[in-house]
Amino acid sequence: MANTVQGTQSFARSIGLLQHICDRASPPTLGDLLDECFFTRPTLYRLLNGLEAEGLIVQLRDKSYKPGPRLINLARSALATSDIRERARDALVRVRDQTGETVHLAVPSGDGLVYIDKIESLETVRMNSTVGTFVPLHSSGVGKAYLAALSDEELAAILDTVTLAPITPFTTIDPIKLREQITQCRAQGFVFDNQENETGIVCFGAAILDEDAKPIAAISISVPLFRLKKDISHYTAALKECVRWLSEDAI
Amino acid sequence: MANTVQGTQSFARSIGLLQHICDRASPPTLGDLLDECFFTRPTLYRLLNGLEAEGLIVQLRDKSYKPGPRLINLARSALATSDIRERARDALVRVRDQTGETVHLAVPSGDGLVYIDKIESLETVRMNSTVGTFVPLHSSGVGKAYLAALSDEELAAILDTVTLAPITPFTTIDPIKLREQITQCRAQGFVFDNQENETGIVCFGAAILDEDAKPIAAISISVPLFRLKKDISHYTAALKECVRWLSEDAI
DNA sequence: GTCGCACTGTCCACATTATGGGCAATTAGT
DNA sequence: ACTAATTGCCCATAATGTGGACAGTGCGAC
Repeated sequence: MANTVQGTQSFARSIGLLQHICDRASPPTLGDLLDECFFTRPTLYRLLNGLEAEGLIVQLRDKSYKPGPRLINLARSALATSDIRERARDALVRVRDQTGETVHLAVPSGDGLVYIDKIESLETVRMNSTVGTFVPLHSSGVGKAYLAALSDEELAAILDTVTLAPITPFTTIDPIKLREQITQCRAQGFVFDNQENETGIVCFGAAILDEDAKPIAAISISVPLFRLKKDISHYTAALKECVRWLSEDAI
Repeated sequence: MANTVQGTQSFARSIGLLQHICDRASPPTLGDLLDECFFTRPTLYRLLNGLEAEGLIVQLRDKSYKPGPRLINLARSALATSDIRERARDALVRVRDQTGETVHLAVPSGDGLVYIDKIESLETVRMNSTVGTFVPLHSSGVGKAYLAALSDEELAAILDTVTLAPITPFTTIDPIKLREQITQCRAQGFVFDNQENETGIVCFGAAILDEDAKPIAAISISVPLFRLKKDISHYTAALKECVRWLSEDAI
């Protein structure tokens, strides 16, 4: 919101509106959007027409709007050109096979991360998350792993701007505690997410670094609490080996 | 291009640029884009900054631009809110099981269609290679099926504006022949795509209609030529049953 | 049937916003 | 270190997006 690039106001408005429509549980109508967004009627109307003309949204019979299929087409390109996804695939499958649990790959996007790949657990009870899901920095294994891999300055800068919204009752909303967790995680080489993003699910996370030791992605192993093994090195060993391997062969 | 909605010029430019970047085989640099698009340097620079600020593109170390992860997040919403995808899933699996071949579901987007689901034998279904692919109207099973389900006026209007680009040596590029094919297809209840979109692959397609008998989606069965059964009713019977079932229970 | 209400869709003068010529800063190559 | 090619950035200009006010449309109540 604050980061206003000069000369792109209307574009930012349109994308903000698109995001809002995508985030809605049910397709909003023009009236809904008038209440929820701070646009005047003609402006909103024009923005919607622009989005619709581009196929980014489609208008349903009842005049409500929902995300359009062109987004799926654009996303395909994004997935296809993600070299980290390609490179990590085999290693992620290996981690899944070693641990038997679901493995996620995420990359930073905005003030959080987006899952760009998922290797499913072979067990019958699984998580119901999907590729494309946005997760906050403070309440997910991949998020905290990403934070822990940043420099102190970068970390401080982000923690100052981000609000720690409670996602579950377990979510860390105290910046001090979060910082403690991150410090601890740096020492042990992985992060632990204790049901902070989804009740009943714990995660182990670690970041993938580029040649400058900057995080470019993060992976996590998600385990249903009831199935969690006592010896967590079962998970963390596989995780650490994976990120070491992927970080080393960074171009 | 032609359909210019008033008051959205800069937005249309930005999306056009984004599409161009997504369509590129390799991430373009600012110089590349200056040659390929008709923007002045400052304009292009500003548009790129706007796209990057929104996370729709990311700038690589060598200053080139590629599609960003936010597109994947937006696409997830598009897939999640696609009721036809949800509704068709079971029926598509049935067709796959009956024929043993890959089944696609596509919806119209711009002057073509986009695959929004794919059922393949013994493959985990996720947002992978072909979901999100754009296919032209004239050179694909789903495209011709969609055309065949339109009224004569709508069909004529579209055939006047669309250029029949040759995708393979088999692609129908003669409007007269295409119209003949469509007429024939209407009579028999399905369309046949003889390697027109991919050499070595033939498709059988049919459209899914809403309560007003207007096409809202199309499905196709893709068969490698070498494996094609002599008795094509093996495919077309399953296909026709599927679309009849899906068209009937339209809300 | 027709009245009233709430909604979607549109016009047009205004000024805010995007535009692009030109130039500075940065990187790559010899 | 010097040149060449690239990226990055002002700022005057006018073209573009903005929003107040109003017209059209569909739907339910009485």
